[in-house]
Amino acid sequence: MTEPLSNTTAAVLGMVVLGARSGYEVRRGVERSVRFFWALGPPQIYAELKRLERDGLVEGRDDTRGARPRRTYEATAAGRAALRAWVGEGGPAAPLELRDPELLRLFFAEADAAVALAAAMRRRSEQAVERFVAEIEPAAARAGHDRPALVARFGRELHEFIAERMARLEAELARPPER
Amino acid sequence: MTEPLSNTTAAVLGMVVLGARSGYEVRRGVERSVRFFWALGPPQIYAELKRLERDGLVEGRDDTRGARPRRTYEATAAGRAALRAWVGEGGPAAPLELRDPELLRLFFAEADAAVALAAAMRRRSEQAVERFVAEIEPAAARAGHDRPALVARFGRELHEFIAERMARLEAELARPPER
DNA sequence: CCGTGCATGTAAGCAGTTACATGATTTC
DNA sequence: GAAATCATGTAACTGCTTACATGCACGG
Repeated sequence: MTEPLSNTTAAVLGMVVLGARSGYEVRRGVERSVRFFWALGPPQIYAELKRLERDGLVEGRDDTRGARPRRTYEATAAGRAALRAWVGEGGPAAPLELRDPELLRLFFAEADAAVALAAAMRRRSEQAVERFVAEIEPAAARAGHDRPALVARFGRELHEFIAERMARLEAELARPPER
Repeated sequence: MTEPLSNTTAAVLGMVVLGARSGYEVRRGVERSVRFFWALGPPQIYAELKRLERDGLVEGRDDTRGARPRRTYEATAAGRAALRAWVGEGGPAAPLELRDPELLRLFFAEADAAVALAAAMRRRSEQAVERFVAEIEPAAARAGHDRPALVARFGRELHEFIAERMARLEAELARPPER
């Protein structure tokens, strides 16, 4: 109700709903999952937690240890409802945004530089696949429901596709220019 | 030389090297090509053009018509060299960044909301494919060399892949949960 | 001439990133 | 008990986006 959540706000709220308790846990959780299609820096996370608490979507409790301040959170019923509402918002699909310096380089590359760029992009995606298999998919499998696992699988498959595509491009570019 | 170019600077310089003459032409060019993996707003474009001129990488000429100010640009030899140097920079591949609100929704979706999200993502990529075929690939084909065309083809194929993957996901999610 | 769309550019504000600061906890 | 690593958070800067302002060209 009230205002619909922003995507960034929803991401933080979502992590709390899925079980993250401190800002730090949200941060770790983001790093092993959501980060691949919605990046968030620490300051954003802490700022959103404050706002969420102010709006009653999460409940905070002081949990200072010694001299180190620490605050833990738990989602409220209102918070869970707001997250569901955000997921269900209708409207046209927001655009997917891609941002890739290497693709930009390739766009402007002269013929002789292109193969190396394709190879670099292939290697990059191969490493991403490894990271999905080793870290992200296992973490997703431990989540409460199975949408995180589906999204993680999609991420891996996307990078597999890119790696394969770039390998093909390397081959095309390496072949002596036909005609 | 001096400092290596930032990606955004290089994008604008690159468009000028490829033939864009006014800020407006850069803007249009970006919209039909680079925008799909490196978005740029108007203020950035105009700001970069000023900086590029100050640094001697493009040469500007006043071309005011009546009361409307207008400035046209042309790449200098130093500019073309700087672009080549930027393309050839070694170092580890910069990461690909993806940012997608719908994928974020899917991640946090409860079971009943998931199919609709997958369908929305499929349609979105289908439309992107149409746009690539109708606008972006033809424009890329008219560029000076053929790397733009390769990148455009990759963009189309990427969205074809996503559309197909989401169609499959819809089918999986619609099937009554097995076991 | 008058409206509609194209061309050209700017102001202001928020979101996001980089980098750091510091205390607890484990390891050797 | 010193060093390394984990945990927790913040300050300061910058880039980008949203939204607008305005003039010219051309069809009717």
